Amino acid sequence: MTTKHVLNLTSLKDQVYMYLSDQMKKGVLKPGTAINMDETSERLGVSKTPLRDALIRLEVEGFVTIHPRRGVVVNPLTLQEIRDYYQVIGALESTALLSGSASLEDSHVEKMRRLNKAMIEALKKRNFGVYYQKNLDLHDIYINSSGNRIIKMTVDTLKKRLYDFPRPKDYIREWEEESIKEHQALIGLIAEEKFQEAADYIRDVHWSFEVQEKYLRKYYLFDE
Amino acid sequence: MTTKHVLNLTSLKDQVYMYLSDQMKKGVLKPGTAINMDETSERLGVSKTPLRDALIRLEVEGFVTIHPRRGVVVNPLTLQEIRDYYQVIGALESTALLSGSASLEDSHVEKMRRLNKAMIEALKKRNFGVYYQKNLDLHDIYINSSGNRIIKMTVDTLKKRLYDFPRPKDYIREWEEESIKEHQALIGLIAEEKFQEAADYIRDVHWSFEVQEKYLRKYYLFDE
DNA sequence: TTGTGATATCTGATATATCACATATCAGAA
DNA sequence: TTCTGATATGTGATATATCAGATATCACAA
Repeated sequence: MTTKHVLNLTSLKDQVYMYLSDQMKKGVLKPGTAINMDETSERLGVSKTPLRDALIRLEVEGFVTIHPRRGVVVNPLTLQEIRDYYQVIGALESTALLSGSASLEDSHVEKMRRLNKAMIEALKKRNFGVYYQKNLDLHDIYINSSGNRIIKMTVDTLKKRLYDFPRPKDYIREWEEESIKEHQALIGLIAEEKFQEAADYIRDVHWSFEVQEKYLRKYYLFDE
Repeated sequence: MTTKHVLNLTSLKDQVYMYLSDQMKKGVLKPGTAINMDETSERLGVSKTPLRDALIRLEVEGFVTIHPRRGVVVNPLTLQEIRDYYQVIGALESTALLSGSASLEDSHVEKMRRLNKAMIEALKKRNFGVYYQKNLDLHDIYINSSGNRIIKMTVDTLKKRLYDFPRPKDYIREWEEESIKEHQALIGLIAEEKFQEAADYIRDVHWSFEVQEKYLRKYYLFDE
């Protein structure tokens, strides 16, 4: 969205949805936190209706649980869930790469290189918002090459759950540097049109829970 | 649910959700059909609130589109979507089989054989509800072996979208017989602990859009 | 002291009224 | 005749009031 509309046409439901997502991302709404509908609607200055609408969507997406007549809580993200999410994303991203390999051209490889480079720059400047976005953009290149809209939607939702979970102020530098190296290796394989190896690398290294586990435990604070 | 509760404690929202799902399954609510909230809430004898709650959930799951202030329509299921769904399910089911293979025992194989046999019986009796359910149960055995809850949830939702789409009165007998044969081949591979071959069979045959395309076109009436 | 029933309070669920945007129709001017 | 602005109608979005299940607390009987 590059233009800012004069009138705000975003529905209240969507605005509440975005507000709550943001609060979770910022760690204001932590796992286990109760969301009181009366208080929240009053604080936001809207009725309970768009709040409830937003919460129903957040529930379907896995972010909260609505306990009928008892309360709404923000879901924790367990290590098992992270493990599950990694496995699904790995399977779908590698499938996307393989099925979309015929569509991948030099320009895509070039673009991935530029995005990885932008990630390096962002890391130097400690601009983690940009780092995060370039990371998503890089992956989306080969995801989009498959033309499979369901893969895109599914991994987007899962990544949203992984990344919009309350995150610490700082990324883990070592992990991010490792990620960038992995991107480089992946891009190299794709450039050489070793698509099966690239797909395996996505699944067995980049999105391998076991390979990434030590960082994940640190990042999601499972080491206490 | 084997016991019928004396009091009906299912929320209206959930009852409306199930009602609408059923109407779609039965073909009463066809793709492209408009759902008028005033009329529907009146017909169901409930207010617009639980109806709207149910529709929001159905929208997130892909069944309907809520056009703000304009109307709610039942989404068509395009051939491209079916292709996308097949690819995702194939990828996830094969992943589930591979990652859960260590948990698969003779009792699981035996159970799959019994379920496939029950499918044969159901087909003879033209009892397609049972056929359908046994089919799901059979797949769920190796899906559950992975212990990956997100895989289960994802394929359940996608299958729901595929199977609860308005379906014709009759299945395609030839296709169902072919499916049963494919199950037999798959069970054979699993029994011999050829898990990689089994996973490939799931992805490249049983859930291959290209392999199943002629039946899919017939079933979903894309041949007009 | 413990257990049970009654009552109070909490909180989301639902009903109803009203709003606000989208679209169609009508009337008048050019 | 065509175009434009005003008005009417349609339909989901939102606000507000009330309901109804869940839980906590209190009082009384055993």
